[in-house]
Amino acid sequence: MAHWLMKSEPDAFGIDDLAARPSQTEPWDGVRNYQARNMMRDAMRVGDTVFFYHSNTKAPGIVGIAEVVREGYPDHTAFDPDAKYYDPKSDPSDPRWFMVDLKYVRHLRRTITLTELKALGQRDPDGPLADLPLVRRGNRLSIMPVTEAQWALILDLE
DNA sequence: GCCAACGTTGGC
DNA sequence: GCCAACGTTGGC
Repeated sequence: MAHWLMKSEPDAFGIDDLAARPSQTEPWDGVRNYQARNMMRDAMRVGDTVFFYHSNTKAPGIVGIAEVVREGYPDHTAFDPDAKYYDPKSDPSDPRWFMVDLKYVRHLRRTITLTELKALGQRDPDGPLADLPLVRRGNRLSIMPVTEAQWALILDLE
């Protein structure tokens, strides 16, 4: 079972929104980045666990845990001219964009902030967190793999 | 709201 | 195929 970290802006869709959904499940649509697309299309498996990260907010950080309940399938919002992330170059017979379904698992007892993760990564340059793309300068990936060691270390911070 | 970093687009 | 221009992300 693999682990991931997925970013979302809480103003648009936060962990509380996921928890409030019917079946506490939501398709992760709107991703229009090839690296992130590839991970959803090719690598994420049912049962994988996900750190839910809040970006573009006062104290960005990991706020909860979700799990993959449906593996990569075409993101149909790309076909809809009225949708926010419509992409005319995505052909329904050869879809360009994919998504997975995520199900809410739980909130963390506290937010593990980006500041904290960065500080730990710097304090221990040989430790697991130093390699987490999230704490690297200029990182813009909205979906990234999390190693077993990173997952365990971060959960221990809770 | 600013702006650094980085991905994408399109002219050539 | 190069690379300048442009758009987006996301921390601060």
